[in-house]
Amino acid sequence: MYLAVSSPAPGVVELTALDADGAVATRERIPEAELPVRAAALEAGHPRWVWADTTRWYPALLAAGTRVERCVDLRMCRLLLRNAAAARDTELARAPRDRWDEPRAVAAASDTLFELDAPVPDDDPVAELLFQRAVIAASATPGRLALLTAADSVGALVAVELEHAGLPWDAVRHDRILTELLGERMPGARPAHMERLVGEIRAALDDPDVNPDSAPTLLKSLQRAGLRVSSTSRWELKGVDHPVVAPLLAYKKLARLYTANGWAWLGEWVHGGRFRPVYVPAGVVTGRWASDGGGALQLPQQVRGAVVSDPGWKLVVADAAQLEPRVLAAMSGDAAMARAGRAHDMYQGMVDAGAVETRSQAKYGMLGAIYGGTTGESGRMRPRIERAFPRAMAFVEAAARAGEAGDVVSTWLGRTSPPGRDAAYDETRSDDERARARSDGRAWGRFTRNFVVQGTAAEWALCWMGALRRMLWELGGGDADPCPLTARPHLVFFLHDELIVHAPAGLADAVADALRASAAEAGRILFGDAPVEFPLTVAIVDSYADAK
DNA sequence: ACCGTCGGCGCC
DNA sequence: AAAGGGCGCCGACGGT
Repeated sequence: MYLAVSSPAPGVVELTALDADGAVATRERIPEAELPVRAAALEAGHPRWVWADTTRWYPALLAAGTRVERCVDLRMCRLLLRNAAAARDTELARAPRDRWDEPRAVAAASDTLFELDAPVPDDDPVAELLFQRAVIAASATPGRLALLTAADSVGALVAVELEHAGLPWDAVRHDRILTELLGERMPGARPAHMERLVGEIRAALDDPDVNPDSAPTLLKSLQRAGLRVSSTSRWELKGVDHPVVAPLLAYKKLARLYTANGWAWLGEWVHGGRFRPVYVPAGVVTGRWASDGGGALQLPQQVRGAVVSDPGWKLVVADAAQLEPRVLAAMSGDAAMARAGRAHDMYQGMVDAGAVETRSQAKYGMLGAIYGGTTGESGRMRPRIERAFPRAMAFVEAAARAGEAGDVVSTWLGRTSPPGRDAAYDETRSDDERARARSDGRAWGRFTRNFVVQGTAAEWALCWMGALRRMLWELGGGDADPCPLTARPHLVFFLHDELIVHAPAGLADAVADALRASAAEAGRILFGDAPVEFPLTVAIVDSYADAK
């Protein structure tokens, strides 16, 4: 049932099997070097592995060829339970913070001061597991919190598997893309096309020394040349008629590519035909993933042509269409919005329902509702969205008001927003301070408004991944087949509402079906029979660039 | 030399 | 056209 793993001393692993009631069935200690081999045999019994940190244990198991079906990541679960409003009346709320509340300690590799200290044995994972189970059972929403802890834990498994597999990356194609867009690499200087643009910028500004990478000096130079701008940002420059604008915007575009995903990035992050970024599951307050190195979640369109499947394999790229509006429709129980979502393109569905005239109005209107936009097109659409989808709007408005009042809000499964700052606004004295306090309050309201939708969308994505991961394993032969994870169809990329599976060409169609089936399953897991659909755009391609 | 912050921009 | 949510990363820059 449960199989807890910890390290009571360096090089030693303690394995504790629990039965369904949480009673200890067996306990033994083995050398850590033997764990990968033992794990393969233990996994045959389909235990739920229990460990402090998935990143501490799972990489070595995967490297040895053992894929794990399920786990509890105790530290992730402690964090979300500690913050959860639904667990406010449990023992956890009264318990002082302890080491389970601390972020995972990273190895202090070269720090001799710490090496002199006696190594600290792991805290007992069995006690913490039983504690967390009791907290969930005593909470206001045990079913939802149990689901959320399971979802976060499966996300932790997927993140390690993504890093293990890596995203197939063709360094030669990447180099070709860079050379075509940026020009030849120049030792000690910018690439050729960028250098040429710098020349044009300097000529247009009549300023032979200006460095377009330095915003302050560039701004002064622009103003000296007569441009009425208050920043050097793209959207402000776009509205100005001056010969410097075109080369400067072109330069900015190339400079971004050069510094963020240029040759230096390629050399640092792509090895052996794979891009291996570092994912941080639930690294964002809303429960979204973050990344820590490699910039996996900001991979620009320009370089996606370098993502290429292996010979005989395909990339199956799936994108959830208008995920956040659909999640909002489901959470708020807005039947009219759910009906608009019957269309594969929900925004077109809103046009067809007569809520707005154009697709673009629908899109900006919905984004405004979810983000709290008040100006521009999204602000203008607000009354019409409100009339067409009153329950959805009331739902996000309530979240915004809660934030403004200093209350916390929670996602569908119960992830809870951080507390707002003390709302001692009335005691502030000057008009300026009161105005700033009001503005801060509204900003926090926009945050809580978005939190409930973005966070629930992240939960949907976790359920999608979890269900898909199981289906992919079965497609690859299931437990009966001893072949490792990366010899089967397997996940290679995750981007909030988008997944990429690397699959043998002959299984690509089946993978596409699995992606759709798992999306439907995610909807059922979260929202039961609510009439909200989660359609995908799926493409079977050789290169990521061909997916859209 | 190092560190934190900021402007700017990539992604959703 | 717009400017409202969440991030990470880069170079520049101002502080120590």
